[in-house]
Amino acid sequence: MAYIKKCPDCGSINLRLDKDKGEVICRDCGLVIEERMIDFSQEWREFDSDQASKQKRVGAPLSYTKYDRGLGTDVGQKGDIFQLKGKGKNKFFRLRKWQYRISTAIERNLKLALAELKRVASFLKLPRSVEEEAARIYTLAVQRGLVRGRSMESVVAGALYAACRRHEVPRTLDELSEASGIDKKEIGRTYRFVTRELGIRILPSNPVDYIPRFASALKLSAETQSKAVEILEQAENSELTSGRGPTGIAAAALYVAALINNEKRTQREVADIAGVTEVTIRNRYKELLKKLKLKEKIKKKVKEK
DNA sequence: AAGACGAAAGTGGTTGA
DNA sequence: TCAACAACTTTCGTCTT
Repeated sequence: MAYIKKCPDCGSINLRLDKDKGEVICRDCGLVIEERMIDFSQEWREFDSDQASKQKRVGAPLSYTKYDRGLGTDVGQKGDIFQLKGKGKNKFFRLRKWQYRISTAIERNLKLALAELKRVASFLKLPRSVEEEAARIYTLAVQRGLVRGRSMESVVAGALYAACRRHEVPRTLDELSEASGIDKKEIGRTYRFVTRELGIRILPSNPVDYIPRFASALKLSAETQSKAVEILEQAENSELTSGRGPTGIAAAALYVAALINNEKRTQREVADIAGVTEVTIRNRYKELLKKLKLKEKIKKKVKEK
């Protein structure tokens, strides 16, 4: 798998992927580097729904939200021992002992962590798919020993944050922080760490993704909402969005859209919902007016009133 | 009186030497 | 590892409705 190139124990790059068992094994020292992997990649493309349904793989649903997906590894059954003598036998027992210790430790950790993950996810009303993704990320993190030195909860929060971003249902760090009771900075730190270590690529979040949630929190009409999206698209074309915090831009677009549609909200109201300050909204708002020449439109609306 | 506006100083994170 | 830097926040005074 893409995540592992070298054996962490002996440094060998001579690794073997055992697809049947879902394990990566070092050919030189025999260490099981990664186990219980499942290959999620598709080697085909779907051109229409008909093909898609034919090409779907079927099987019992595998869930990362269960700490043990019914797949486990044991070192050796009785039969193997007869082939070993002396030193080899000792080594064998040692390996089995460690394998047992490691796997039970991991499983105990996962059991706890996934319960916490479920709790936070349901608090935030996150879709099932995001929860799955987060659980998957967390499981990988545990297997790579990334949790060591960090609190379990913060890694859970970080995994959830990453999963949200990947599924384009962004939650702000503040929301995650509130739901999990972990400091915002801490979540950000573990999030960055985990994604870097696991090589997870995350696209910068798109302001548009925030619009529906903010709009409904502000009780704005559907027209205003789509107006805001329209404004955002124009803003993107004018390169107003790069480098800026996505929530600030989303908030400003919403604010302007509300003005145009005579559903005015105060800057403070919008700011509170979006989790930014009025000042930031003002700055973005100013830029929007200047670049997109929306001034006339607003004035016209005001006159009509 | 409340909201909008803008200036100035402060904060936490990223980047490049 | 440190300093420069951009984005954002906080705070506060002034203007507008």
